[in-house]
Amino acid sequence: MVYLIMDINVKEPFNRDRQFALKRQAVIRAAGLDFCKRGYHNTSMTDIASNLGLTKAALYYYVKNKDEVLFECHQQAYDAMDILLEKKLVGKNGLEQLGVLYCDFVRMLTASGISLLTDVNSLSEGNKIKVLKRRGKIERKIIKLVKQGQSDGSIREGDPRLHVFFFMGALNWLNAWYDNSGHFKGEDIALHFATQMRLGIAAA
Amino acid sequence: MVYLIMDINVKEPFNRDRQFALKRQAVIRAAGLDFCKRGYHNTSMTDIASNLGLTKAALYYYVKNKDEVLFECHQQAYDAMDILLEKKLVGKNGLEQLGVLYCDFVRMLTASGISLLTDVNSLSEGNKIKVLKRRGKIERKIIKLVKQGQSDGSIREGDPRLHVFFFMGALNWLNAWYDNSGHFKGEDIALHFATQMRLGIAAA
DNA sequence: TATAAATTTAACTCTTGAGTCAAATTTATT
DNA sequence: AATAAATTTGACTCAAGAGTTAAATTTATA
Repeated sequence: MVYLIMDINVKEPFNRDRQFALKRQAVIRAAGLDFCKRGYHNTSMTDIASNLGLTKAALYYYVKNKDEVLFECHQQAYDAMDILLEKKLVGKNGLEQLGVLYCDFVRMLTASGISLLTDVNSLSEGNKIKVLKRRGKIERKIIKLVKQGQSDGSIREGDPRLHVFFFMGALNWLNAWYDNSGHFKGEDIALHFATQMRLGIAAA
Repeated sequence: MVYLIMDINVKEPFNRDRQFALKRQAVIRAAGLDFCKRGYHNTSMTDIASNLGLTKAALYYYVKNKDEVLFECHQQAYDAMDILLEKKLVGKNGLEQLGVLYCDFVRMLTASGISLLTDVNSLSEGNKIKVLKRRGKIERKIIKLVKQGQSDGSIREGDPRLHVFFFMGALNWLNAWYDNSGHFKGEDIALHFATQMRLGIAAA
């Protein structure tokens, strides 16, 4: 059972399309949590619906098919990451920028209910390509940051891609074990992980 | 298409049971690679069989069902990890021991054809419990090593579990992107990752 | 060459879950 | 109160893939 946050407390006049879009996003976020917890193929559309307190038919009122749901889950995550990537930090070296970014990533993943799904192979061919392209774009931006840090002397030498693959693994693995109601608080993980990430690549 | 290494070059007299067991292990390792590449649910038993140059019927000559295959994949990985965990390194501090272990883990995963699968939720309830228990045992041993390092002053303070979750993420993520015939050589990754892991938790 | 093991062929059963649909009903907006 | 949107009900189709089987055939061992 998931409670959806809707237009409550919003002064503006009702906008049906907006209302619809909001609920749709909420539906997809909830589905993302299900996929994360049990896996895409172990979660039926009926499961998703009933976790939302809905019927399968009602679920299909918001989405075209299951593939679209998985695709939109990925989009949500990458949208959120893109926003964090845009934050320009002037006067900071590569390592510092990366540290802030990484911390923000963990905060976002633990707080927003957005999941960073790894099951790309379950997507239809077309959507898979789109998702991999987008992931690649983000990855390249992060690699660029690492290179920048190597130029300004804040990050030690070594293949920048391997630097990145290493700490992005921690991020992907996070979704597998992190539990909202568990022992670890999101903010603590964010600080801890950012530190460990920084120390792993910092110049001597 | 996967080529199986069998009893070739073995002098000892033929042992049918042994031969059978060897092929069975090879079959499971190959299935593990398939699961890793395309995901458990996106790989049919027919796929596995035909990648081995076999028929579905022949595959079922070696395994009981698909659940057993996935379970045995996990077992293979944990068997290999257990062996590496047994290696006793006298005269080394916690950090050094962990560094060697981690390096060995990466070597094993890139060289042996054994995959560290993450799809635990697709297992039957009984096998899932067994796998999680075993994973927990291994995790606890690694956490113990970290604590030891904190006691002997080689590893910095901080929640040992978070220390471990971080760098074990890199290990799990490895299987998602590593490609035998790709640009990165297993040994290079092993050295790089072990260094990054060590620096992330080393005492100042 | 005799024998047992390994594998093929090809057809079959069963279950699960995605996706559809139309008519009825409830809920919210104006 | 009138209207349109949101949701339910319940039954339905369809495809994919797991797992089975028995008889025939190939392959290796001794």
